[in-house]
Amino acid sequence: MSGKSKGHLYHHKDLKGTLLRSAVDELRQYGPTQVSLRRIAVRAGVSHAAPYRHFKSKDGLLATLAWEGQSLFTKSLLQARENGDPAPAERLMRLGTVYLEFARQRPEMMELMFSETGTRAMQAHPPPDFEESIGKYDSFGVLETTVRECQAEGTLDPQSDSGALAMIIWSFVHGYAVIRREGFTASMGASRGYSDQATDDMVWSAFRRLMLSGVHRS
Amino acid sequence: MSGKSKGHLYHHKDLKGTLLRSAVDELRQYGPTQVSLRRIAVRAGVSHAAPYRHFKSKDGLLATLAWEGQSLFTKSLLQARENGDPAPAERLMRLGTVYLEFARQRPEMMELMFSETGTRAMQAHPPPDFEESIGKYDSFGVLETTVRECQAEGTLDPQSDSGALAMIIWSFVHGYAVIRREGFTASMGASRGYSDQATDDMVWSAFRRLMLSGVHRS
DNA sequence: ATTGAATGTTGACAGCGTCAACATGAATTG
DNA sequence: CAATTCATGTTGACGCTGTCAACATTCAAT
Repeated sequence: MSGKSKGHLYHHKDLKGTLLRSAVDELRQYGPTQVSLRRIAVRAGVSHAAPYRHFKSKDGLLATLAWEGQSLFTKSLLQARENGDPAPAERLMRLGTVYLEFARQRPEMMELMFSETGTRAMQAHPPPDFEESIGKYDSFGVLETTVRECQAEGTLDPQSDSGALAMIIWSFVHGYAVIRREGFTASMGASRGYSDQATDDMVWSAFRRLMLSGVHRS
Repeated sequence: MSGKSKGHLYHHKDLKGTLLRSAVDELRQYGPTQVSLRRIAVRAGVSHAAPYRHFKSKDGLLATLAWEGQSLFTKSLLQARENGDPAPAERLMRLGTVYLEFARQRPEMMELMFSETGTRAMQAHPPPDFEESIGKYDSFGVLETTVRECQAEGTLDPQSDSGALAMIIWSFVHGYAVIRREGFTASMGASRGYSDQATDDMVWSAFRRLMLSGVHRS
């Protein structure tokens, strides 16, 4: 096989998938705001307008990718939850682990999913099966369920609203991710020497202590 | 005075300021990712290339605006802190109030300052007086100082690292702001009925309880 | 074999950020 | 006061972008 012969220029075998994969590369290289649809097409080896046979627009393509990420993320969370059916507190920890793992292995996906670009695209282009199977994309729901289980067990403060607690965790995790992404330079005192692995551990353990401490109170 | 006569086309009195003000309008209307420099120029009543006499690039203009926001925000925080020299815990509460107020009164500024677009622009174009007066832009530093005071007083857990606690608060606040901005639709269960004033209060008070509860532990 | 739909290409359009060349007006000279 | 210089505006161009219409090619069904 001396180099895959180009063959038929028309009817690329799986252009849709190829385009999505090219988009991932593009995202990794340029980030959500600087993505170029034409470059994605070039990457996939097709002409600049070819994507329009498979996606309604650039935003449509990005939305497809972002929703795919949400689905994958949710699936990972659910999977971690039910593996060996551990205690609620342990489940909660596992969700955190899954988040970190996902962010490490697919940083561009994560960034897209929670970027302004990504969230706007998703709102404008919901997936076709959104109505019938919302659970498939409801990563927050998984967290909230687990929080409720922890409250029942007594690991988390039962007096607090489960939704509120889940939002606090969710907010913290994503807010911290943003901070980390920025390299912590922008506003909050650049040269303080933060922002390495040790800091992550410190912040994370402090947050853990905080969440759990609520139980023993009043 | 029958309509302000256009007068001298050249040598606009304060074009730089006018452009920045136009940029705010543009931001309010289109958001950080969709801002157009040419439209900003049109808004200001000048030709499309005029901004380049006052800013190095589009990013430069946005960076100027974002840094101005940081400075204003930091100033507000400092001001709230020292008004009447209240107890540390009260100071911390006031910082929260200032944040909410700032976000309410200048949403487009806030969004720019913490958007991907804004933070990148800021990193690429630091303000001229950044070296000599970092404190002017160090809003996070204000928070951390206050946290340390609270720890000394016993309002916050003295055993935790002050930087870690500050980051937790910071992360939560900004993460929650992002969630609110999205309308809470994207991934986390759209139709759950959250995301109104009542939710804000609930989440905020739960977070408060959490932070303060750490003190009485162990 | 012919037709029709699916899927690719090409060329065009307006809008974008940016830069070079030019115009104008105000301040600084003699 | 006249000439010059410089800051600051305009105009036109460039290559890039997303998008669409028109055309080409291949596959599937009649």
